[in-house]
Amino acid sequence: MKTILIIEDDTALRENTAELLELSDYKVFTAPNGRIGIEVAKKELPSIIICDIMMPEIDGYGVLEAVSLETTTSQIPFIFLSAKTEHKEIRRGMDLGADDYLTKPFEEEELLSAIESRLAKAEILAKMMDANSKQPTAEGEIRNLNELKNLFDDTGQIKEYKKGEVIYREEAYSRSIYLILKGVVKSHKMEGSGKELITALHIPDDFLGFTSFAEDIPYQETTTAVEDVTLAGIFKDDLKAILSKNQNISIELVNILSHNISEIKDQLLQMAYSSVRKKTAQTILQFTRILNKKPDEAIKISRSDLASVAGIATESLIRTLSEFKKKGLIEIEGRNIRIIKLQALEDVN
Amino acid sequence: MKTILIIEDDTALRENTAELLELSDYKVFTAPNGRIGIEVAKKELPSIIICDIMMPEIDGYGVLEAVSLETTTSQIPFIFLSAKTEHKEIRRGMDLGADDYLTKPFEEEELLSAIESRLAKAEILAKMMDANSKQPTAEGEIRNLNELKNLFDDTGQIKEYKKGEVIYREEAYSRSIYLILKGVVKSHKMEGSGKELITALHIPDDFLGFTSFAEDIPYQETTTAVEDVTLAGIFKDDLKAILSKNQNISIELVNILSHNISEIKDQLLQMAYSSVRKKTAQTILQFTRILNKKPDEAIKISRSDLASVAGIATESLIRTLSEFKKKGLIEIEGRNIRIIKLQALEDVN
DNA sequence: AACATACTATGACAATTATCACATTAAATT
DNA sequence: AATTTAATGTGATAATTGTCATAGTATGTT
Repeated sequence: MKTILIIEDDTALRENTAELLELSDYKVFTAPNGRIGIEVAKKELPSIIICDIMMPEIDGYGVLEAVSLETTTSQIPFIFLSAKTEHKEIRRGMDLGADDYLTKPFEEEELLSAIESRLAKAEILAKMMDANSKQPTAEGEIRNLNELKNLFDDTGQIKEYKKGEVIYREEAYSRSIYLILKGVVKSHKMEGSGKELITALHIPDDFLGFTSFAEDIPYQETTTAVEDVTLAGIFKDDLKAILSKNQNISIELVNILSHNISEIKDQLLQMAYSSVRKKTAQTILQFTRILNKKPDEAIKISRSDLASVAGIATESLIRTLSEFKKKGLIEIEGRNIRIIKLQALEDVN
Repeated sequence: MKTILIIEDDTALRENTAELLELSDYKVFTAPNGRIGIEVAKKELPSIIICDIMMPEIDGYGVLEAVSLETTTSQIPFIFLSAKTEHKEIRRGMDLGADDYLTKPFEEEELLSAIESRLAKAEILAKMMDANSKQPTAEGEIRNLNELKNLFDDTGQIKEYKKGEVIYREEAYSRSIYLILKGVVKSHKMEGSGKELITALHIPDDFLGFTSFAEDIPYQETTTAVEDVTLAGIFKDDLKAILSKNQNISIELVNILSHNISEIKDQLLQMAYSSVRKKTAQTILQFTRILNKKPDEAIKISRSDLASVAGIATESLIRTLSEFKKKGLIEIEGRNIRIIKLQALEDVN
């Protein structure tokens, strides 16, 4: 039987979670603080550890570090629990070797699926004896994308934009690359007749401005804050200097960019031959995927922005939304849209 | 007065070109072979050198090298003349420091515009005293994209595909990155109802397969030979090893990819809100730009491929072509299309 | 050279979608 | 809370574009 260790100082949350997991046929150990947690981990060698970050004495990071240093416990999957949604915190945890991250409050399903997927992965890993992934990071060097992002956080110039403000404009000379710390941003292009097409949506932890990474080339599109936004900006030249010192990041960047390309191509394909109904359905799904963690959360975005991603007239979009609502595929609450029948929406043709 | 040195072993071509340039008010020196060419260059210090590659005794590369080594002549713009269209040859010349490349037979206009643009550039360069650009390349190391491409040529696995053959298919596991040596290739995606959209056209000297550079990710689109094609393939892992040894290439790759992204986004914008007439016009122009060196050459591509780039029905495209033909914007010769009124085509709305 | 095959061209029609105009509702501002 | 402002929703209509059918034309193959 799989065993789980929960380290959490909030007694109610700890007991509730334990009970929940026992009902799912796991054997559960609990610990009210980091020190005890480390002891239990070493003694019981659980299949997985779930650990709060904010705790007195030894915090979650401390626990993870302690556990990672012991060869007996270093291979145990580690899931962080935190009230914070700050990406920097998440990245720090990931860098230390955490395998997943749950934000409080979490759903039962979320927790279970996180546990299952981590256990499955751990089994594969155990077979492959891949031991070199949990080493703590050396100082002063940038080894991976997470560290690059932290560099943006630490040394980048912080800029704030109000909802609706333009971050950069097409044709403007581009000097910086940004990392989004907070808020959602849209990249859009204007057509001759004044119609706008949204070519990309960016969320926290995304980079911004790579579409004109080459020197001396102006931005190819306008970027606007969809909600209040905080960015960290780094000059291109500085970034290039960093890239030339570390090849791994370059390769990861190439990956990000090539991934972007295939996403845009998907949008292209859809735009070419789909009906308004399909475009509408796909766009709702796309927004849900990008903007929300959970598919049953409501999307908060204007109809005209939606239409502008789908590449159709706003009225056509609204009409189709009404139709979907009548058929029970979606629910409209004020200006927000909530998906009811996910599968049906995916099947719209 | 600007002086020009022509080094060419074909007497007729040499005399004709000399006459032509004299009529354009240049003072012209000629040399029938490389050895004499080098002598004249050192003695007369022409404003620009035009030099054939294939010559007895000392060939064009030898002349370029000799001229580059002398400080007095190293700053003179150098244009290669060659019957070959082989990209590898062109890259070799460029690497040695040639400034331009003309393929025989060339048009008067081509020659003159090449000379003018190089002279203009040389003047700017002279002012900036940028002297470190013509150094010959060290052995064994890959310094730039051209050298990377040569590596594909030299060590890559050569593959040949007949017109219409599929090079790789969507969903297929991707192991290689290709460089196109010969022929034209289209990348396309299939929609549910069987309609295809061409998302990219690739010509010789383009890379292929970067859309799935990340490991373990299958190709996101199908790629087919539009005409008979020769490719050089390198395994991704090998390429990664190369990249990790040389950062400059990675940065250049990032540039290529980010450039691709903005091109695709342009296509996206056009697809979203343009009329069939505008899509048709823009697609013809796009094909001309990509496939032809000269804008007045005829495009040789099927109507259905054209329609598939524009994202419209083949019949709609054909109808619009007929309309353009009636208005005298284009000419249709058999299955080929030739642009007559470039500006008018660009202005179609 | 004859034939088959695939591509191109055009007509008639149906379906889809944008546009304009205006009513309604929600959000923002005073 | 009242008022302004902006966004959403709906109807009527016209324009655009895709589909199907069919004839004509080029290309390659035997």
